[in-house]
Amino acid sequence: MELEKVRPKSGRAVKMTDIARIAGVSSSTVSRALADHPTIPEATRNTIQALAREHGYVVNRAARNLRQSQTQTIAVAVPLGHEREQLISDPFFLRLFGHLADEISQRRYDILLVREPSPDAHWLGRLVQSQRADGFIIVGQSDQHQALNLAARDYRPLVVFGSELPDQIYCSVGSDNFEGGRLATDHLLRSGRRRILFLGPAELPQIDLRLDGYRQAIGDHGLSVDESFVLPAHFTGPSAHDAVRDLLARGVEFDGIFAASDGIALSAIRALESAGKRCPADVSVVGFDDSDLASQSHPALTTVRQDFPGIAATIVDHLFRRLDGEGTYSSTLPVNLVLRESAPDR
Amino acid sequence: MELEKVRPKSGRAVKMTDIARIAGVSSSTVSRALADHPTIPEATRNTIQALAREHGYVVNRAARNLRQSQTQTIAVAVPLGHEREQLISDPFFLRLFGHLADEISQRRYDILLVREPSPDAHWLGRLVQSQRADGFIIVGQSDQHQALNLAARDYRPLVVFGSELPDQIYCSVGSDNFEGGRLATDHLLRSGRRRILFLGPAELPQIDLRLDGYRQAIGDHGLSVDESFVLPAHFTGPSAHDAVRDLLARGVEFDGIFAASDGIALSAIRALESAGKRCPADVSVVGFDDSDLASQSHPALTTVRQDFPGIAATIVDHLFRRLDGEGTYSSTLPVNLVLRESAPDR
DNA sequence: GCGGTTTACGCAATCGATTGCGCAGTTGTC
DNA sequence: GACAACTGCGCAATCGATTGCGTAAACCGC
Repeated sequence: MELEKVRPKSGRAVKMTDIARIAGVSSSTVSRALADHPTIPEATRNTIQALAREHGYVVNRAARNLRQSQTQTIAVAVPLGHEREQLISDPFFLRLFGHLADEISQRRYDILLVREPSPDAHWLGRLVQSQRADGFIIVGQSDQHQALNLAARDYRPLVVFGSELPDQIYCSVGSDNFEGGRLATDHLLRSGRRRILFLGPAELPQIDLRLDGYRQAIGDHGLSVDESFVLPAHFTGPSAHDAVRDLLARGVEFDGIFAASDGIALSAIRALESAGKRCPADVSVVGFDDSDLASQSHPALTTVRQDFPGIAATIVDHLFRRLDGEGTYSSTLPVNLVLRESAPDR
Repeated sequence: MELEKVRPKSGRAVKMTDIARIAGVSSSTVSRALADHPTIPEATRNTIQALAREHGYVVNRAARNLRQSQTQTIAVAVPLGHEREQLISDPFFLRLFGHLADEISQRRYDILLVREPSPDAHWLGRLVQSQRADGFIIVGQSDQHQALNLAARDYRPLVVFGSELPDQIYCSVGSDNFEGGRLATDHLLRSGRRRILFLGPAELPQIDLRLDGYRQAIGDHGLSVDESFVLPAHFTGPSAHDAVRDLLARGVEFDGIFAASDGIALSAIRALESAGKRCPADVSVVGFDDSDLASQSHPALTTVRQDFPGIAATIVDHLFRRLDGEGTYSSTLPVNLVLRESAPDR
């Protein structure tokens, strides 16, 4: 009964001119009254607002967006460059996305999630041009470095989740991946481990930095890196498990693993256990992220914690500063090592 | 250098009339050429499309949305009725959202995430009227039943994640919560447990159905429900932990717990352990959802698995059928019990 | 070579709200 | 009482693409 007003019998949606007619004013006045424009006296404003509420009138956002060239919407864009699978339901992405969404919606903006299945050099330019959002957050720096640089040349409200890379001109926010890798490896070394594997997709910029930190720590301890201990592994799928299994089958000796994610770490531990090795008795393992799994798994995972809420808050803060016309520099946020059972202190 | 074309020196975005002028045709022709309209001969079409590509032209979506009254966008809306916290970063919601987003983006639609911080009876009507999306998925049936019914009276492309309730006129999709509760409780009873707690927020419709299943199973075994064993607990926070702790402190005896979520189950297990009880030796525990945590926790959680990909696929399928003008009935998807350590078979 | 059909494309209205400018009418000042 | 300033509000242009209708040119058959 109440809703009848929202969609009158005609089936036609109530629009601004309808309210104007009923109120006996022009649509300009209605527009200004609803926007709390000060040139409309309070009495008129209240009357019109009451009328609009009563008739269930809501501003047509498509029309407003067109006229104002802005949308009160922030887009989170995901290029699916090398990952052919469905990236959106990936837990890591979702965790970051959740915090981003919280931050954005607190600022009363809506969130548009856009997935680009076939990114080329111009996908971001196209997206930006389409006027679907006022600002953009890109998750998936990976192989998009050039496309990002291209788009950032003349488009400002754009922030990228990722590492700061040498020749980048866009604004990025991410964890201190180098220090994370260094911390993790240093911890393993200090606890007496000497033959430490690196497991992860080093072709991704953020992961490559973790690998750099791994190398640094090993060097700092006066050791040298055995390149055959640097193993490629994907975040999902069996590659990490298989890599460890194969190594054990070949009789290679090692006593520590630094994995580029908690998921990879858990896969590795499972591979160790099926080969009869114990973690941490025989092999200590350190993960990365401090995902929900890390504290619940068995053994609980020693891991490098990324500050997701902080990262999301920083990304969104930078983005809104850029919307206000400010410039912002890339940020690198600190990480810290969370000690649990899989790589105890000693 | 390439991107110069995307935003010409003037700073003004390329628009359709620009392409039209360059191509020596009218904007109508450009519009139709880009839309692969058959009345435009292939040669002209190709020329115009090439020109558009070369100049980095992209259709302004705000203008198109206004003219066509459609947006190629599905909104996922979250009313934050009783939960004052930030619901979006909640893992349960994100998991469902991820699968929804995968399904929607596969259909080449964008996803708009809208959070309504202060839902009243008309929030959905307002949202629908605002023309920001072509269809709506509502997550958070909880205390919104009346608002949903109100909106569904005359708005069709709307699907709700939740249970089928007695007087509902909207289309909902959800798990068979009743059967889940029955299965979980029946399993505990069959394995010899007799004094079984229910832990969960029974004020939510979906949870209340799980409680009904719990009662049914107990009745089926010829026992009667001890109402003091039905305990309120929230999904987050310490309420589940505290409830179990208090019960143990009062010396109440029990040997089984059916928790309305995996998170609640894990809280309960932690409370048991800090009181010196063992799970499953002293108390068997069954959770709900089969979240990522369930298989990794220690002890691994016996739980009722909800088919998230299936739920998401069904929701989106129903929604698109409704967009095509079809009617759809509410769906209830099967659940199944996953046996792990926290409540073994015997 | 002529009527009729088809082809190719342009004109102008339209979607619905926003906003610069300007006009009445009122108030204020000396 | 004359002129200026201000108040309250409407006119009409505008945002940029889409689309129904119309028309000129090309084409066809006989």
